[in-house]
Amino acid sequence: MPKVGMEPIRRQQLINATMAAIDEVGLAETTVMRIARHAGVSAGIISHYFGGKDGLLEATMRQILTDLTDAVAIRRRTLDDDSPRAHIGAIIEGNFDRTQVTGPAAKTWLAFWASSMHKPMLQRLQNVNDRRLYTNLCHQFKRVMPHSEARNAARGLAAMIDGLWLRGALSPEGLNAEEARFLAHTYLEQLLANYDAPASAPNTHS
Amino acid sequence: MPKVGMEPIRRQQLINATMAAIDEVGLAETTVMRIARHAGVSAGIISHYFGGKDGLLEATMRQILTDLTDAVAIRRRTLDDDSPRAHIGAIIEGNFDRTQVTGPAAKTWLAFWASSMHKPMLQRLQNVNDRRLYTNLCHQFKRVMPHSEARNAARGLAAMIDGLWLRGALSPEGLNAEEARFLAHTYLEQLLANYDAPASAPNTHS
Amino acid sequence: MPKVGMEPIRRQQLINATMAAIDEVGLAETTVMRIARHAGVSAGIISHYFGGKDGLLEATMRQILTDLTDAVAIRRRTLDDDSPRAHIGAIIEGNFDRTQVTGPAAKTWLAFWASSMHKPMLQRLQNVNDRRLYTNLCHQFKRVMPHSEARNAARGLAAMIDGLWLRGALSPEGLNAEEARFLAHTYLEQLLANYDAPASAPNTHS
Amino acid sequence: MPKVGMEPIRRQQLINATMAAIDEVGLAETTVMRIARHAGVSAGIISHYFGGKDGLLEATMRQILTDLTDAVAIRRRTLDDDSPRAHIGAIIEGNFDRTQVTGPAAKTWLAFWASSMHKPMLQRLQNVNDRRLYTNLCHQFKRVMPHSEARNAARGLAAMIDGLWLRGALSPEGLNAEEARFLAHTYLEQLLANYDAPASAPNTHS
DNA sequence: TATGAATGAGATTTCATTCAT
DNA sequence: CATGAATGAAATCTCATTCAT
Repeated sequence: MPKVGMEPIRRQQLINATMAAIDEVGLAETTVMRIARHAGVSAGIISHYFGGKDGLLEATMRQILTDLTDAVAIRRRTLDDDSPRAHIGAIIEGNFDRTQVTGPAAKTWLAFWASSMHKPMLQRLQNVNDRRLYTNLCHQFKRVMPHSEARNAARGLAAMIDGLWLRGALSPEGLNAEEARFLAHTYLEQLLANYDAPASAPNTHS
Repeated sequence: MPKVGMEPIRRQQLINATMAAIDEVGLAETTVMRIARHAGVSAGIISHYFGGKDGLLEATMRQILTDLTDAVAIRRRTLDDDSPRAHIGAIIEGNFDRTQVTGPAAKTWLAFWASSMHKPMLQRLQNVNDRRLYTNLCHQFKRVMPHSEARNAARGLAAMIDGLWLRGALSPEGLNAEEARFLAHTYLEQLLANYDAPASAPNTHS
Repeated sequence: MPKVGMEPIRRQQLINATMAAIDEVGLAETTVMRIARHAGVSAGIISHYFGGKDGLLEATMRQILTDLTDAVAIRRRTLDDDSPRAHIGAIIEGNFDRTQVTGPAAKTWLAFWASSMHKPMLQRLQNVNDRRLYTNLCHQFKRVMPHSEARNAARGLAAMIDGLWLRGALSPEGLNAEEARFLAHTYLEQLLANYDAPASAPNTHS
Repeated sequence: MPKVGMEPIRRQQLINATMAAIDEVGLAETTVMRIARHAGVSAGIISHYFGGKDGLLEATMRQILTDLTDAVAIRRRTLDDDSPRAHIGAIIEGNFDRTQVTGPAAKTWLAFWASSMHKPMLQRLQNVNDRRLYTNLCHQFKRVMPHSEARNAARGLAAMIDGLWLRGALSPEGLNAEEARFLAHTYLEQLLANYDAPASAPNTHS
C-alpha cells in the first residue's frame, strides 16, 4: 500500500470510475459519492485531486477525446499506402475503435454531447474535436475531387459517422460495430466512386 | 378569468415553458421553478397537472415526437406521386421541419436523447420513434431493391438524418437546414442510383 | 396558522434566532441548522428568505445598527434643552440602551466587529456607524470648544464608549450598564469642564 | 538539516504563521492548511507539535498576551521615577507598543477577543489579562486618590485603552498609535488633575 | 384553480485529523 | 522529523413536492 506518488493512479482510477458511473445511471444521477464508491475511495478526495466534480467531469471528457484522437492517429501512422481512401478508412476505423464503442465510453460521450450544449468548457472541447474530424476528412477528399464537392463529402461522412454512433449508443443492444463500419465504408466508396477506381471491396478493417 | 377548462391551456403552456427552459439552460439546470417562471405560474401547479416534474418531462418529449410524426405524415399525405423516392424525400423533409429545427425543440430533443439512455419511459418513446423511422425507410427501399440491401440503405439514411441533426444541434451556429436537406437528398440519390432512374436533381423541397 | 404574508414575520423571527444562536455558541459555531432550530423552522427556509447564510448575517447586523441608531435618535428628539451636553448625553444613553446591552445583541455585535475586519459588506456597515458616532460627537463638541480640541474630545469619548462596551461584553458578568453610563458621563463632564459651566451632577439618566 | 532541536523553532514558526493567516483572512477562514503554507511546512505537523488546531490557537493567544505583558513590564522596570503617573504612563505605552499595534497582532487579538466569549480556555487567558490591567491601574491610582475614585479611574482608563485599541483595529487605516497615546495620556492627566500637580505636558513616550 | 409557504432529502465541498512511509 | 494521502463528519444550499388558504 504505497503512500506516495498516488496522484496519477488516483486520477486515472477516478476518471474510469466516472465513466462507469455514467454508464450505470447516467450523467444526471452521477454523484461524487457514487463515483467514489466505484473507485473504492472516499468522496472528499475528488475535490482534492480535481478541485471538484466539474474538474473531474472535464478531465473525463478530455480523456475520451484523447483516446479517440489516439485511436485515429495510430491507424493513420501505420497505413500501407498514402491514398485518400486509406486515410479516410483509417479515420472511420478509429472512430469505431473498441475504446469508443465500449459501453462506458459510448454513453459517457453521448452524455457529454448533450451536456456540452450548456457548458462552455465542454463545448470548447467538443468543438475542437468536431472540427478536427471535418478538417481531416475534407483535406483527404480535396485530393481527389473539387473543393466544393469535397466539403459536402466531408460533411456527409462526418454526419454518417456520428449518426451511426449515436443510434448505436441509443439502441438497447448497443452499437454493432461491424455493421457500422460496413455502412460507413460503403458510403465512402459511393463518395469516391465518381473520381477514383474503387477498391476491390469495402474494407472493414483488417 | 374563467376557472374551468384551463387544463389544456395550462398543459400546453407548461410544455412550451419546459422547452424554453431546456433551451435556455439545459435539462440538468431545468428546475420546476424555472419552468413555472417561464410559464408565468407558480411551481406547485406542475404537480397538479402532471403529477410531478417527470410527468411534465415525459409529456414534453411526447409532444416533440408527435410533432415530428405529424410533420412527416402531412408531407406523405400530400405527395404528387407514390414513388419510393417521393415517400423517402417526404420523410427527410419532415425530419428537418421547422418545428424540429428551431432552437428549443432541437436542444430539448438532444437532451432527451441523452436522458433516455437511463430512463425507461423516455427510452420506450425514443425507441418507438427510431424504429418507425427505420421501418418506414426500409419499407420504401424494399420496393426498389433486394431486402438485404434495403435494410442497409435504411440504416444508412437513418444514421445520416440523425447525424446531420446531431451535428447541427451541437454546432454553435445551429443547424443549417438547407444544407442538411441537400446532403440527405444527395445521399438518397446515391442509394437509389443503381436501381432506379435518378430524379432530375436533388430536391431540397423548397 | 396563516399561510400568506409570512415573509416579514419569518424574517424577524430568523434575525432574532440568529442573535440568540450567536449569543449561545458564538458566531463561529452558529450554523443555519442551529438558527433554524431556534426559530422553530427548517434550515432551507433561510436561503429562501435571505438568499443564504451571509444574507441573514448581514440583515442581522443591519438590524442591530438600526436599533442603535434609533435608540440614539429617539433620545435626541425628546431633549429638554438643545445644549451640547444634552445631545452628547443622549448619545451616551442611546449607546447603553437596553437593546444594545442585552446579552444577545451585545455578543452579536462584538462578533460582527471581529468578523467585519475581513468581510467587506460588514465592514462597510461598521464604518458607516463608527463614523456617525464620531461625527455627531464632533459636531456637538465644536459648539463649545476649538475644532482641534473638539476632534480629540470626540475621539476620546467614542473610544470610551466602545471600550466600556467591549469590556462589558467580554466580562463574565456582562456589562454593568449603570456603571458604564456613570463613567461615560463623568468623562464627558471632564471634557466639558474647561469650556462650560458643569451640570449640577453627572446625569446617569436614571 | 538537523533533525533534532527543531521543536522550539517549529513552534515559533507556526505561531507566527497563525498570526499571519489571521491577519490575512480572519480567524474564521484560517485553516490549518493555510497556516502550514505560511510556515512552509505540511499541515499534519500542527497536530504533531500542538496536538491540533485549538492547541496552536491557544499558544498563539498566549504568545500575544505574553508579548503585551513583557512590553509593559520592560517599561516599568526602566522608569526614571516611581510615581503613579510614571507607572500608569508606562502601562499606556506598553499597551500601544509596536508589537501590539502591528497589523497581524492587532487583528489576531481582536479575533481572539470575540472568540474568547465562547471558548473557556481563551476566556480564562483573556480574563487574567483584563484583570491584570485593571489591578495594576487601580493599585497606582490608589496611591493618590480615595479607593472608590481610584476604582473608577482604573475602570475608565482601562476602557479608554481598549476602546482606542479597538477602534484602531477596526478602522481601515489601522491604529494611529501616536494619536492614541496622546488621547490616553491626556485622559490620564485629567484623572490625576485634582489630586496631583500635573506633569509639564502629556508625555507620549520617551 | 392557484399560490406561496414550508419541509426534508440529497449533493457538493471543506477541513481537521490520522497514519504509513 | 516530516510529508501527503486519505477519511469522515459537518455545513450550506438546492429543489421537488405537499398543503393550507
